[in-house]
Amino acid sequence: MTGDPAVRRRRRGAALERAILYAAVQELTESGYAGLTMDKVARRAGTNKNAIYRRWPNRTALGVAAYRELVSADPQLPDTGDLRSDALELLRRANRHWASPYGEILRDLMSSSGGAPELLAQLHDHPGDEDAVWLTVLGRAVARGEVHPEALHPRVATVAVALLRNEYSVRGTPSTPDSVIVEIVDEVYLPLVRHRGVFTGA
Amino acid sequence: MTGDPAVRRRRRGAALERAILYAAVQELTESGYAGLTMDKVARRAGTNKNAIYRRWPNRTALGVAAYRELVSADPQLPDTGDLRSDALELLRRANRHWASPYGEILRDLMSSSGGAPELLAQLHDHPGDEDAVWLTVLGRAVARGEVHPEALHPRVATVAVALLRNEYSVRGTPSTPDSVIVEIVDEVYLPLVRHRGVFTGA
DNA sequence: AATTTAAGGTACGAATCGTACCTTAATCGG
DNA sequence: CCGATTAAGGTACGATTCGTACCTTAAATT
Repeated sequence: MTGDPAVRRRRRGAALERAILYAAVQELTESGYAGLTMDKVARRAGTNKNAIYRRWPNRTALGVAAYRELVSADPQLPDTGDLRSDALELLRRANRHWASPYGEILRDLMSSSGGAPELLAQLHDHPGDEDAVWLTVLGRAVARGEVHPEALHPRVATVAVALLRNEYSVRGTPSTPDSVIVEIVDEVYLPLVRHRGVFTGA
Repeated sequence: MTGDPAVRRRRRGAALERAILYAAVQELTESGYAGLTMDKVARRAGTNKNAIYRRWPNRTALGVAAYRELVSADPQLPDTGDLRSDALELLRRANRHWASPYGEILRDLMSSSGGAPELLAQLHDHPGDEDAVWLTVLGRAVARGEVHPEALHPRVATVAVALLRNEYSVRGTPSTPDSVIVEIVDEVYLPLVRHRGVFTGA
């Protein structure tokens, strides 16, 4: 590595990995995924591409790792005592993320992953997007007696966030108005969860 | 253009455009979108890249045009007299498409479009994927008295196909088992449309 | 006939990924 | 301590193809 030999030691192992990841995060933040190049990351980290490729198989994998450093799921679930309020809050969180600069990075990474499930699975940990939080919120509504237990089904619990994803990934809208959020919750999600269990006769 | 000058005339206008498009269709079919290059299309069409760029702004646009030549929506809507059967048939059609080689081309084109709404909108004319057909099928159920008129809402009508799209574009699954199709229809779509209109009290 | 337009032909810059190879510092093991 | 091993640092480059530029020429238009 360049620099004053008397001062600079070679970084090895985890220290170098952190430096690379940090550089990638900075490049991703400043230039988006399109602007993220292996050359620039290596240069910024003060290393060379060999060290990067020794750790991440390709550019996409590095991009995904950097994105995950940037984004963390919100640790606090809404718990208002009312399912509609919880659902709206969760969906608004997801929407804020999709509509943000991070959302654009997310879309680019989804594209770059070439539909690889292992990679895509790593891209949905952002606020309001995890299947698990939707199950939790719906589970609480069941516990409150607000919804019948039969409504607690993974596909039912996640229908709202699936519809929101549809807006961004399939329709390519750069942002989704709050009216659509309210519509998804009031026209689809709530009718579905509230009426399941009432009767399911054919 | 090369060839016997006494025999070959320059193609102009629509004739050349058709030749280019035909060449692109063949390349897309044989090599997928990844294998589709402007050089190969030009060579195959017996022209050069200038002629292509005079008509299509970039590779993606040409890919989309070729894909649309390949794929046509099924003109016959299912009309079994039973909403569940119609919905299953429609969703199975869409699923067959997503799971086919055409589905892979579709995914690649969706990726390449970079989320541009105008391009993405051109990619969803395949069997069972158009919003309009789902509205039609649901409309017929309303007319038969199978479902209340209040259920006739665009977001409700399209929830099933949105969930299917989610499987392919967000989760990256290469194919979706029929059990998932049945689940989407029986656990989400039918409960939703059947119970909307029963009562919508808060 | 002169002008304009588009087709056909050729060439190339640019960009960056991923790989190969070499040198050298640092760690490991005997 | 010393030799062997490993990973870091450095350099170079092949490969690929997109998109653009420029030139010639056939065909259409004025």
